[in-house]
Amino acid sequence: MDLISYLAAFIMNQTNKYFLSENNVPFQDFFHFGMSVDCVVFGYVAEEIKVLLVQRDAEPFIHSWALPGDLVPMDEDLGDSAANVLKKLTGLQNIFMEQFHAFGAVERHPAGRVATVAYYSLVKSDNYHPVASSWVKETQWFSIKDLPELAFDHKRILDKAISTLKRRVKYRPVGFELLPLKFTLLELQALYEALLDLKFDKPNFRKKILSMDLLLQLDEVQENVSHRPAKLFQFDESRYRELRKEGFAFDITVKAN
Amino acid sequence: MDLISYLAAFIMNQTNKYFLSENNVPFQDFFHFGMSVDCVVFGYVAEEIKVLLVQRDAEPFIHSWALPGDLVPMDEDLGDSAANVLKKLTGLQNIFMEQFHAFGAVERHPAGRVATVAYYSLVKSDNYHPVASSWVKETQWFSIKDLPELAFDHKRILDKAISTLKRRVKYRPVGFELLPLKFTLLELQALYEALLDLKFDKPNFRKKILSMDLLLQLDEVQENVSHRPAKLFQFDESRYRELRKEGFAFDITVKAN
DNA sequence: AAACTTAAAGTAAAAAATACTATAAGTAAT
DNA sequence: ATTACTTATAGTATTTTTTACTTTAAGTTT
Repeated sequence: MDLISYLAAFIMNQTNKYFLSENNVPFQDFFHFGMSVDCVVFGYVAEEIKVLLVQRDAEPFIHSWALPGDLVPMDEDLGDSAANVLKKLTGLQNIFMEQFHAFGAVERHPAGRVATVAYYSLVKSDNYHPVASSWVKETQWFSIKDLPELAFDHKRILDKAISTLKRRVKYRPVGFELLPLKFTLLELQALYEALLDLKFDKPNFRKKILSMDLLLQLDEVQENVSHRPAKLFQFDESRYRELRKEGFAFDITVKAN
Repeated sequence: MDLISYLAAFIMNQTNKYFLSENNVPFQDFFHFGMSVDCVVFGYVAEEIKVLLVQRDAEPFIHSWALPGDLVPMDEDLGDSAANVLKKLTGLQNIFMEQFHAFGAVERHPAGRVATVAYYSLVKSDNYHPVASSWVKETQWFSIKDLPELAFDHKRILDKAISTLKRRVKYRPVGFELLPLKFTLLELQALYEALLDLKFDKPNFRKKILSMDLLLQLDEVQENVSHRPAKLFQFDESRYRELRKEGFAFDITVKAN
């Protein structure tokens, strides 16, 4: 055993406050994980579901596309860290993020043992304009049907995010978060068709969604369209919260065409 | 700066392979997390939903009840670790576990920065008989309606597990994993009533579940009951997989009584 | 003014869910 | 053995919801 290893072991043992584990591994030997957070930000542009990716300008995987994410500082809560990282790398803030899975394979990060916790969020993409900063060279929205190679195990993370989204979208009114504040019923239908990869009957979709009593009909109509303009609607968040208390379960399922 | 601190810093820097972060924090300074896994094992005994807890026989929180869980060794995958920990502490093995949430508040563990990934599973409790070992003094099934004080933030973790279970049970046929292999329709109904805190109409529940074509009727009936014995059924796993491919969505919702 | 496009309302038929009632098949008590 | 009792299981009429369409409305473009 060389001097440096010896000293390292000595120092570790000084901080070994509580107990030794089963096989006499010093307690501190469990404390060499890095933690990271990765953010899957979904948007909806031109009738397609998009995801926000960043191009790395640092090793490892320099120049590769990746999910916005980074190591978590030792003094930061996990959820806070997700918001901070997204802001640092892309400038986006005030975005509601929901955790969906942790990934912790031993070899998933080349620089050491890093477990990552992944978050997803849905944004109205015309309200948010990402700008690359920190170690990010560029940001870009990619269609989830046409993705580049991704760094680390980010392909797996993104796949899990997509399947989670597709499952949840059926039973929670999350779709509205992707649309602009004011939308037509046909836009809503097109979004759900893109999300679920299905086609619905127009009159029936319309009837179903209106019967839920979740939409506020505005005194406005579409403009600059070359046909009869459609009425504009808005999602009624407070009404939804009320209905939920009464046991209402959102369900968008209509038989596909 | 004393000698030990100096040497510690020197050693850390030797392992600083890749880069320095934004604010010149050495890379290795991000690598002092501990990771743990915690298991929420649900069972169903005497018409009640139960959870398996262990009594700690080690600091911190010695003598407290807790979820079975422990620190993850540096060379073990997260999912493997959950299975190994459960086996080490309670002897239970070959249990399907599903991750549901990671918890990473800065102060959640008194011995250092520990993020935990929580898993839940549903077991046929008469097939599994937990036995305390390692630092566990005792194991016990507790009704989720009558829980003791729990160590760490395990109350929060368990609450999250319960709400996740109650949500999922409506749309996935997970309930069957709690029942014995062979069960009557009334037992199934009682289970769902316990899970969802509702009462269903017997003939209608029966009709609904049978119309799904997910149950295999056996050539057996109940024994040792002092009334007309009910037929026994079995969940048809392979049939469920087939139906899912065709887009079938399990939904147990029947109007409550 | 006619042709065209999409919006939106309506409607008949089918299917599913609900609220019951009736009957069957066993055990236990008389 | 008969009767009472318990739970299982089948059945059914009514209501509600979903589906597959058709019709009408309201605008734009030629």
